[in-house]
Amino acid sequence: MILRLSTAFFQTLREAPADAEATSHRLMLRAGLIRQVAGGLYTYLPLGWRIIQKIEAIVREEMDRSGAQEILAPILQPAQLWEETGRIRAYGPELMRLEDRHGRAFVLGPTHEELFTDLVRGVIRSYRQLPITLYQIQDKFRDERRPRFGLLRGREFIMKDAYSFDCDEEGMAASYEAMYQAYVRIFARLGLDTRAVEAQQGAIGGTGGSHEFMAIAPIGEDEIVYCDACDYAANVEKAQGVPSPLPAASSRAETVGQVSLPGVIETGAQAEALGVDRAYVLKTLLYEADGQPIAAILRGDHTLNEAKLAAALGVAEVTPLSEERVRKLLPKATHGYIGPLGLSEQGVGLFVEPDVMALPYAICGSNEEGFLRCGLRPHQAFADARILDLKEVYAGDPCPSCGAPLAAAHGIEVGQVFKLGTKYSAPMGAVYLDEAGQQRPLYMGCYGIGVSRIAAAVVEQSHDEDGIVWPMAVAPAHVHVVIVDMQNEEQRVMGEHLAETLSASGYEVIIDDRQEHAGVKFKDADLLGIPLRMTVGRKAGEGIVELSRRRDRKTVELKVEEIVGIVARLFGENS
RNA sequence: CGGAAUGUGGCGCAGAUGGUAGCGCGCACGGUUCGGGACCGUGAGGCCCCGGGUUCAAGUCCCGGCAUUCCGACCA
Repeated sequence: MILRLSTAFFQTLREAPADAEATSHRLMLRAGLIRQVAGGLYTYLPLGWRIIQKIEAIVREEMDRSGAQEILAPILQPAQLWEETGRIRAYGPELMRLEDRHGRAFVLGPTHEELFTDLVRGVIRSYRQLPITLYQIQDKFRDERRPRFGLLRGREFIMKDAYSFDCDEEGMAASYEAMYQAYVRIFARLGLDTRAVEAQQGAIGGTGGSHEFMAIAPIGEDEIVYCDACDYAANVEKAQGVPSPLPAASSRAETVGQVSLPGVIETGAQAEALGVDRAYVLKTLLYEADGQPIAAILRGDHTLNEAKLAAALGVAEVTPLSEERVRKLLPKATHGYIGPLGLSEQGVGLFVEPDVMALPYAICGSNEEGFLRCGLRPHQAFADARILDLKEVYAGDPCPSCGAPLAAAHGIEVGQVFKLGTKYSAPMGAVYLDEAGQQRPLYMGCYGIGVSRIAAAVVEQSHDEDGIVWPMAVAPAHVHVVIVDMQNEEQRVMGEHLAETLSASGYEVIIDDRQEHAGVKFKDADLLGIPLRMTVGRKAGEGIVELSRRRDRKTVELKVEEIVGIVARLFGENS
């Protein structure tokens, strides 16, 4: 393959558009790989599309190797399928909905569990046909509340999604393991620094367990904690809290009664004013889950993790209770003085963090402006409440599996695998007959990889001040031949010859045959980040070209005849 | 969804008190250059986001939309 820049649909930008913030977004725009169409929507230009295809090829190879079979389903799906599982409501506002001319409801698939389950239930009859794993690589739609960071969070994006179907839990676990291993191979081949972490099941659901594959990068929107002493690693949305030590209390917290503390709203300030440890001042957070008011109760020194609360309740998300509803519920309370007492009588579900139950007594809001209540006995007050691990886990907290301090990092979620169990097969009636002739629901798993996001994640992990540094595996080409002076016949001929030779040997070549100054060509080459650059310049007459490696700028002069051998060697090193 | 900022040639920006739009880069043509974003000259290119309004006159002031971006959406 030879791509000529003189005729390519290709343009670099000297300056990135002012509203591009993320490094990968800026560099991909500047390098002429993508163009924005609207918020969260991008067109992949020829070189950008090559990158996507490289990623897809690796994903496809490893999927096929694992035994999965590729299909292609429609993006547009009848909403009715989503009614069957109830996800039409549960998925929330991120689901793109639309109607056809007859007023029939459709959705643009953000994921395809229903579609694939529907497909398989129409085909699979017997355990003899199982197990089976199907996948596709296709556009997905999510009506993001805030698309951002270029390809990292778009409204339309490319995803590989796979679904496994097994007879039972053990089969499902084996399919899951096979996919997990395929993912490990995929991210290794892509050259991404990735870490698998325990994850929340979220809107996809299921109960069997889930792992996310996180590309480590500061811009990552997910926070993970991991243990260097053992192999524990989890998204903070999932990270298990361990009991915190009990700080020394004061009699102030123990003595039953009201205390007036007007204008002190925050638990830290309240604790200080009362001379007690902050742990003893409870925070009562009012939320709404599926329209129902609920209260989360934590120690003052702890932070609520909303994702844990939502997961425990089995809803997609929880939102803070609106001010109007709070006023209706607790007319006399204001900001800072909300407490748990009397809430359950009003139908508010109470969810209490275990560390709260460990407190012998505590201080909480009185539900009346300006007053706190002291001497609350959690084990009595919350006798009927649900006890839930709700607190945020931070770097330095003890590892739940070995106790060593946890480390934290930001990650870009590039893949996730789920054990779904019968979450979709049961409501949708996807069943098979076992050896005994018994009808049983299929056990499913689902497995996603964010193909377009990976391109951006690679750039986030691999760039310098001059531009992108593509790993060989996903680079839009292997070698970038720069003809320094197009007026010079010798250089032109040699450049063309080189490109032909390399291409004939199976390498993908970009040749810069534009009528541009050397400086422009070098700058563009750096920006574009092809792993190997071959410069045909003033020594062309002596049969010498210059080979330089983008990654470390290491440069050597070579005789033309040596080129193919050297490239082969460097290619083997996965430059 | 809440808050904020910004919308002026392809990109980056400037356009005090309202007076009919400019700079740099890019683009086209000519010439000189030719190994790290060259130089000189000439030129093309703008519904100033959209819709109302005020005014003799609106890029500029007022109202309403739309779009893009950023921050937030744990201390109730």
